[in-house]
Amino acid sequence: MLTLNHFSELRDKTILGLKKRNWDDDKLGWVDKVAALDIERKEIQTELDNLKAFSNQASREIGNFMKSGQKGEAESLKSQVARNKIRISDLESRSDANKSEMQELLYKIPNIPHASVPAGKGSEDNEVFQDWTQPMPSLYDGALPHWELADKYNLFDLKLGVKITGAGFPLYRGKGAKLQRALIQFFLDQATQAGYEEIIPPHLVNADTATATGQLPDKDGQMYFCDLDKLYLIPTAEVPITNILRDEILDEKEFPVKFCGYTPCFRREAGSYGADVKGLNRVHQFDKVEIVRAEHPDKSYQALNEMIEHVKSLLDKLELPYRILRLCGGDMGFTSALTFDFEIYSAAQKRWLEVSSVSNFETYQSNRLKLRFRNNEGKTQLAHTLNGSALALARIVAGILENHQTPDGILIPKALQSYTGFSIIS
RNA sequence: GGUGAGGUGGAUGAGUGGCUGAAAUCAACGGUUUGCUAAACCGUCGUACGGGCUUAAACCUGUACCGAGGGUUCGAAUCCCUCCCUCACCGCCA
Repeated sequence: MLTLNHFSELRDKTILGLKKRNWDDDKLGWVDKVAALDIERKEIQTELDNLKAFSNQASREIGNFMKSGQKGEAESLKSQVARNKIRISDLESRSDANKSEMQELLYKIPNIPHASVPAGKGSEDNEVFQDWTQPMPSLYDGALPHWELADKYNLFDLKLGVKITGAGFPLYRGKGAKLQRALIQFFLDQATQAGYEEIIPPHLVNADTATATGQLPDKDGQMYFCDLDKLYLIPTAEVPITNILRDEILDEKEFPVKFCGYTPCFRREAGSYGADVKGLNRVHQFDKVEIVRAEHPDKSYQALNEMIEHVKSLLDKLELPYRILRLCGGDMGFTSALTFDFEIYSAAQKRWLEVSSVSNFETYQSNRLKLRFRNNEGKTQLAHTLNGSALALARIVAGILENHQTPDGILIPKALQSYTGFSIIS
């Protein structure tokens, strides 16, 4: 949620930012609508506060009159307060209408892209921020995509997932399961070594939590929902972990706040189709280690760079070819100011697969979270939040299987061997 | 799931209709004292949103908030209703 100064002092910047997200004039009108609502809000509050002040004062006087037995004075004041009350309830309903209209608009307005974000409509306009310059893995004739490798080596079984649950719920088995567990352990160890505190959060969250990180109302329908208990299955560990900080006022000295956590992620992926959903490319349940940070606004872009370096080091250690994209305005997430996507190259599928997304939300998320810190002047100020996948498992598994396959079997990257306990899947 | 007790500021905890945005203690912060530490003493010590003054801050002032929402009343932390949560015991159980 954008702070209100985005609609007054920062109005022009806001308009430019939204244009980068390809907003038309119609929707851009919301910006001035919010500004107008804000002015109205202040007017209503000033008037309402004055009316209430009168009532409060009068009530005190009535008390005094009652004590001193001045019944007549008390009664006449009471009737004044009663008249006042009508005006108050009138204004209050105006105030409620104003608030809900404001909130509805604010929920519909995404974050303002960082200056470096390129303009563009969709994924084809993303900027290659760092390309893969080394040679691509050359596979032998007869190299297979990961879903065929899975059958060959008995690593995961999509049909069993369908039988037990439905499409998009893979079942891992044997060395496939062990590889999965090894990766989780490896990623957590790497994050912990980089100073992130490990968290095991709940996997179901309430509506307040889902709202605070921006999944609701924007992504309602993309989350699995337990109707009986009104709880949502988390689409990412970002949701419960970032909410640790909801309604907190940190001391400036507490920065940087660095959390990491492994969770399964549940996504309905309503509307997805086609080649994207083949094998592990797009599933409803996958495992992910997430890193989350809260930072001083002056340091958040430095933190973003550190997170990028961290993800790079993971992919290097897994010996996977990757590139980094700077997402364009049209492809960026709703709440993000700047996002870098990591894609690994799948040699067998001959395509790039997204495995990580690292973002700075600036104050967009903390405004809804009410995550503040006390600055050196003793004032409360919104913190910046960031998060990134480090890393998302299913597609990493796909990449390892495909890129490291040889006629003799699938070679496990050295860094992972102490976690898997085997060096080849054959 | 049943029964009972309860939810007050960073913590403990007082407060059953107006003098309470909230006692007291502790913690924290600033200061005095001190060779250092400790102790003692003095002071500060919620958040949000308005208004005034101002370049701004400071400052002054108003409103709201005592789990959440609603109600009664001139007036609610205090009374009533609904919901949520916590604790204890019982039941069930991985």
